[in-house]
Amino acid sequence: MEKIKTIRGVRDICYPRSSVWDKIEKICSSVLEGYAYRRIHIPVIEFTSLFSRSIGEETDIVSKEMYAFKDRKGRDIALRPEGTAGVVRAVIENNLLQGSSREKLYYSGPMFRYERPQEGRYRQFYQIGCEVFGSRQPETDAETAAAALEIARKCGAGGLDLRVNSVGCDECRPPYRRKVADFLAENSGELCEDCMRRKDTNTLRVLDCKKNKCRSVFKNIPVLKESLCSPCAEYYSDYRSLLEALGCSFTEDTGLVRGLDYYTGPVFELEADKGGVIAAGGRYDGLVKKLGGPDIPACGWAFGLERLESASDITASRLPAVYIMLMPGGDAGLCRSAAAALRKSGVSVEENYEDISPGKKLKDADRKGAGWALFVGEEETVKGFYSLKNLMTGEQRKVPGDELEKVSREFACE
RNA sequence: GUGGGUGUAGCUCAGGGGUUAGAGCACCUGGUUGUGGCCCAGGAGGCCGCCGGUUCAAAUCCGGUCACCCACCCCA
Repeated sequence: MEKIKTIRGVRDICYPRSSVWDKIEKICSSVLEGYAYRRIHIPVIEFTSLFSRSIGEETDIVSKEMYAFKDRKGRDIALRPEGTAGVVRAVIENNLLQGSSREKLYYSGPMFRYERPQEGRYRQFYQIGCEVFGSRQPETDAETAAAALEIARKCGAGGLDLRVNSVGCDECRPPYRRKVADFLAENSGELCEDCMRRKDTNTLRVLDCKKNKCRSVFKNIPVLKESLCSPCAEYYSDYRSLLEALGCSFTEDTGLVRGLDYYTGPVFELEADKGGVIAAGGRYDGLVKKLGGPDIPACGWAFGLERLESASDITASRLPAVYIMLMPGGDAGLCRSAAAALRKSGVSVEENYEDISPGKKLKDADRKGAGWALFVGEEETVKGFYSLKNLMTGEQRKVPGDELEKVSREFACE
């Protein structure tokens, strides 16, 4: 029979990676719950229109990267390409903003984009994100960025670079976009191929071009920061001061433009020395209203789990930490009670009652990376002790049955 | 969507028209049925990614296709 394989750009997450992911997710939720974000679980499938309306019809994500299809009744359905749209929909649909002026939510799970896979990029990928609704204060923007930074640090990410910018609001961005378009039209002869295309499809993206040729042309391009309306400029300036006050060092990047249409005001990208851009987000004040809700401001961000993993230095848990093996003439009941006692102390335990040689069991323990082996054979059963062997050093000692829980803290289980 | 690279054992890779396709590591068995790693002896494991073409003969040459990797585009 022919083997069935995974489809392109998706993969199984097996141990030890699965264990690392669990730890990262735990770090994320504990940091976010420290900021009083509450978890929300939203569907993986939604009406396609949710995404086209929020992310933008003309964006790459919607126009060519969505897994979109018709269901059995002919409705247009899509696998979510990102999390924010669904959370906003859920907030509106569940009236989460009634009575309370603010709501802080976080989510995690798989997202889907039909892209060509490469390093740190998959067709099914995982994001962990958060959203704050009902606050239009720079403190909130700064706080969310600070939380992202805290998560990255707690995951051991190195070489962090928080880059910030403001993309302006509906008042100041359209005029600015026209200024840039005019500038590009005047200098079109000197642009690279990509920028020629971008100037029509995604005008502000040209600011992000890395080619030297374009960079030198862009030395005189209008800068968004100088075109911001005064409320936006003031907001952005407060935001930066607050980041400083929170001890978040950052760099300003006037070329930083998000690819999703809904952003307004401050945006950021968090880059690490490994994993590239591991998180990004910003303010999106018009989106709730645009999706049929009240006119409520909001901001948020998302981490790419695969990228956060690359940046992190987290290692997998030892599973098992202790490997209990029944030996000839031993009492299985003693194995079971030892296992129960250790598990009660939070230790990961595997028991092996197979009728095979101790050497094989030990080899299995070794291969699984267990830190300790615990033997129960005839002598242990008769005299009432456990033989405990440190598999890293090879040392072995006798532990009285009632002292097992006492030594359990030695079994590093993290 | 564009460009480049690579597909041979579980893994990393050699071989480049001509008999039974190799190595290292990993795996299995035994030496050692109360002790893993080291050592020794033996063993198993491949339609040489897939389809087609050229040829007396293809893992090897040609075409196509699929997959993976890298970069671009774009994005987390």
